[in-house]
Amino acid sequence: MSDAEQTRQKILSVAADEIHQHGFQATSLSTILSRCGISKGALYYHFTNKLELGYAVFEENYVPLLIATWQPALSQDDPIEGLCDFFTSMCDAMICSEAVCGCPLNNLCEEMANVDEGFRLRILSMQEKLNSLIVEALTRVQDDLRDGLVFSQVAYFIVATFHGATSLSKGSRNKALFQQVVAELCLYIRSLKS
Amino acid sequence: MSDAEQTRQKILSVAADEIHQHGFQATSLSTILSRCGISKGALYYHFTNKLELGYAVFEENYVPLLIATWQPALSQDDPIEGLCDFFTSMCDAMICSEAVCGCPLNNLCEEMANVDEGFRLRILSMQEKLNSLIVEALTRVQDDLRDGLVFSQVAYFIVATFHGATSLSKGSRNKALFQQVVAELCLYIRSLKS
DNA sequence: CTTGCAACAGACCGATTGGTTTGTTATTGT
DNA sequence: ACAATAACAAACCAATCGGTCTGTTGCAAG
Repeated sequence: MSDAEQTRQKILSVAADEIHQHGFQATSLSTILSRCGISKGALYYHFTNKLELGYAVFEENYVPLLIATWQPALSQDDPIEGLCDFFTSMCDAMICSEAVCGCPLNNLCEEMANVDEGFRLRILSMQEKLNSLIVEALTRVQDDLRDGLVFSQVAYFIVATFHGATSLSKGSRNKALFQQVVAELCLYIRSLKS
Repeated sequence: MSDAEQTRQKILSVAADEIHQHGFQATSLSTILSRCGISKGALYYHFTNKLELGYAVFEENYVPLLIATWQPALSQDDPIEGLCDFFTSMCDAMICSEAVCGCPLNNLCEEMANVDEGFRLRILSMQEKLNSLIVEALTRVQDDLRDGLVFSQVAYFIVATFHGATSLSKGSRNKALFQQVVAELCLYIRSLKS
């Protein structure tokens, strides 16, 4: 990797972390610069403005991360149990820099969907992608599931509840609440089986 | 109501709307001032700083609003059906100023829980209050419900899913998604009955 | 009639923001 | 050897932020 590409990646990863912790609008470019140990000239050489940097972080860091996070659970032989294991294990994985920062997708959705159209469309696209991944997994094992299920509806329900659980534990700083919601969510998911 | 109290209430209601639309940090005091048609001196006569204004909005506007929103549904003879009707009707009520702004509680939870301790504690308190309201309603009709239910866990699950649904529709600007999640949520809630 | 305070108005302030411009350095093709 | 360009450094800028300070106005008590 060239030196230039290396600094670009450094900027992206630091920005991704800052945005994850403080949100996009509250993220300061000067903080990113000092954490990277670079100057403003460097940043604006690689990115035209703050918004484009945000888009790049979303597309090049968050999207791959999210897919890499959900995909393995859904690819298991039994995606139902895969999801349950995944949710349960996410409880410990939600810590970033000693603080509960929640899901990057849900955070940006809450903060930026009504603020910037570029973000909204990217978030929407990711939500649909995530939904289709779940629908795909459910369809694959539909013979083991109850009749009459609307897979897309079930998928949105699962994601909504998961995001609601992360939000709840963010506000309370209480992982136990996350675990409770997840426990109930697993009961629901398993009830999908016939 | 005295003139002074009137301007105070005006500030509170405008601030509540601005915070609901743009979040606390992105809300500008000068915007509030111009919308109220008052000066900075007036605002700082009634509130010591922006944070205290935010707290006042939460306690004097959001908390009563939230309770007034949830209470009627839970006070019905059949709180299960009360909740279902409530969720279904909330789909249309979520619009503020032509935009989907979501639940004020969930919004502030996402934005401020990790930023300011004062907000976090107030949010936490409201979440617990909301949870206890639901638990209370479920307990009241527990004879009609399945055995083995953990009411507090169920209550947090319901709130989490509802907030997740609002978040989802915020990002997508698609009320249909909200309706889908709510439809599935109602299926879940009704399945609590024995 | 005047004194005093509640209830503001509005100029002002330092800090910080995202963004621009100019300058510098190392490398690379010619 | 020289010009050009990639890859930055760093000073600079206007705008905006939350917050303070000094006035001013109207009413109310003495």
